[in-house]
Amino acid sequence: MRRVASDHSQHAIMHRSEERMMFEQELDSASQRLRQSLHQLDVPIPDQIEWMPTPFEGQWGFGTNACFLTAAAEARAGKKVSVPSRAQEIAETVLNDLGPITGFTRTEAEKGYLNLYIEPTQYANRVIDTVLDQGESFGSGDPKKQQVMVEYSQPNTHKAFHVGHLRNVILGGAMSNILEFAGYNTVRANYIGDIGWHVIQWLWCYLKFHSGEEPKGDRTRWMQDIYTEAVQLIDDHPEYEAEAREVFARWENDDPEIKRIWEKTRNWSLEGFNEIYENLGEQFDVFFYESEVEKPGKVLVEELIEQGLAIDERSIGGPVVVKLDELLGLEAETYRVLVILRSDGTSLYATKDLPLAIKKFKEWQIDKSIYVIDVRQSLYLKQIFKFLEIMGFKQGADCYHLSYEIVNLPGDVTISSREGTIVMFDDLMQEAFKRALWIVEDKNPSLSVAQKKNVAEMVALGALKYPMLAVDNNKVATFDWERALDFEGQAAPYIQYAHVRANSILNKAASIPHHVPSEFELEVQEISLLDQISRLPDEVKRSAENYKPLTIANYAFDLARTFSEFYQHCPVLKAEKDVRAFRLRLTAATKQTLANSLRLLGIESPEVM
RNA sequence: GCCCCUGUAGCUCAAUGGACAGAGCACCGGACUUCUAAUCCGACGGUUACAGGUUCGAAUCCUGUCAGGGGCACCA
Repeated sequence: MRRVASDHSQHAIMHRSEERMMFEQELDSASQRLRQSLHQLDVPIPDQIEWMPTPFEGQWGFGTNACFLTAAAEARAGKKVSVPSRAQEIAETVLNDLGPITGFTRTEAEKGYLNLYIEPTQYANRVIDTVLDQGESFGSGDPKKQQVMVEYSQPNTHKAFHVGHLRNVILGGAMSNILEFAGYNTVRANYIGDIGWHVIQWLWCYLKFHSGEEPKGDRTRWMQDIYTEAVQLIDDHPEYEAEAREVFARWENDDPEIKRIWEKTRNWSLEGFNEIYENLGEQFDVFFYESEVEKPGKVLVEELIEQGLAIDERSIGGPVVVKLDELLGLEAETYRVLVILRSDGTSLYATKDLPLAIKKFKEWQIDKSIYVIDVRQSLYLKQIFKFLEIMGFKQGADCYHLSYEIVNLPGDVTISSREGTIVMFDDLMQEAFKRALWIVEDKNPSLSVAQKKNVAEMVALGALKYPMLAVDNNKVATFDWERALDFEGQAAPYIQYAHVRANSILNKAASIPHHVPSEFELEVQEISLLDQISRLPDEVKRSAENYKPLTIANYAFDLARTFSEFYQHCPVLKAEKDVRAFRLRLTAATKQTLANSLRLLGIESPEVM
């Protein structure tokens, strides 16, 4: 899994010159001159010279640690020096030697770092022009000629759609948006669990106790209620399990009655899911179904047995297994054993995941296959990917498990549709909407009813999505009503509010000036804002390379905060003519950058709220 | 027994191996006749679980310990 990630970043480094980083050219030529200067000093030259934004508030610049690397190399070569002071010495010498550097108005040797500062007035217009010219595409990467498939959501029919599922959809959706924006051709895939033991239990219960009934009200909830009932009954009455197993056998034998009811009830779930996706603003390019890969899977299992890769233990009452560690000649337990078919010949996840993985690559010509699946399936996916390779399907190495931790309820209660400890998506959405509507009525009563509802929907949805993206994937999230409905502080509404304020200023101005000579001194808040805006392209790149939407979630909030500070300290409309014009343009650029960032997270940017 | 993840401010969480570890919440004190106060400003708050190691430099990498969570043959 790691290898996939690092291959990916190597690729990106190779094509770095194609990227549209804001100060790429200036930094590249600065690096070259730095190399020459170090060469003249006859000191070791680092392989790579990296530039990072300087950490000082209100100053816009980049620093490099190159002199540390050089001094450390000298020390390793036997020279008796204190590395930090030697680094500072080298930095100072180099600085003298270099003189002025194109594109930077101030250079500095500080604590061993070599810092190059950007004169804000010189580049302010460049940043703003870039944003305003590129508009919605500001921050995007150049096309990579690589096709990536992201499989996410994967709901089970005949079951609930709850907040645990939400984390998956939100994460997968945002990851897809970011990859696409970063320049990859992105295929959004859903994989519906429309068959399996859970479906059979449901069908058994339906046939026995609810025959002929139709869903009432919220379909997904109705489906879940029957599922919970089925599990309960089978747990309490062991004899029912045999009955349900019979239903399974009938399904396996293509019993027309069972198939008919299965199809009908399955569709109820699918319709319910589609409503949810519509609400969430999610769209998929392709739907795979477990039911469609089940038979190919069984055929594949037979082939694997013939090839001697899988061991058929059915004759002694066992399942069909793959002994991965044995196949790989590994002593230590690593991949363990993968069961690919039940002893009664019915299918398992693995039966279906193997053919599906191959189908994805063959039918969609993808280069990477990403699986957004919770962390508990890490070993399982590791097994699948490795076994694909063993089977001779090399692209197993191009599969990547984007794992995330589960969502718990307060008190460490695990969400379980089996046990009915769930918060339904629909309840959550309605509650959030109600709350958002109440607040918008309080804050902005002059809006029309339609506007208020529209705003409330955007705000509620953003508020639900953002917390799922603003924590690291591998941290357990606790779902808490109070926090989910808190629209203040570090939350989507804060970011949306910044967008609204920017919009409000722009609306009050007659127009956005095309170009202004920014030859006055800029405020600290203006410099920070320009700096922040200019970082988006790099953040997008990093987010895509590391498969981390969190990067963008953090960025969006930081940008909003920087803008709020600017808003507070720098009047726009009442400022003197040139300053006013400049700030209007800066505000327009911020609005665009905020909107682009939020869009990547799957969050809408209201014009008013 | 083996493997994976987590441990950072009272709470929830950030932080490309870099400069002084930052936000939000909570608490305390300020700012609305001024571009929307869903905001801003200030104060408070830290032995980054612990012990070693690598490195010029470690919250970050390595080893070990402790604590919590998850996974490991027919669940998904």
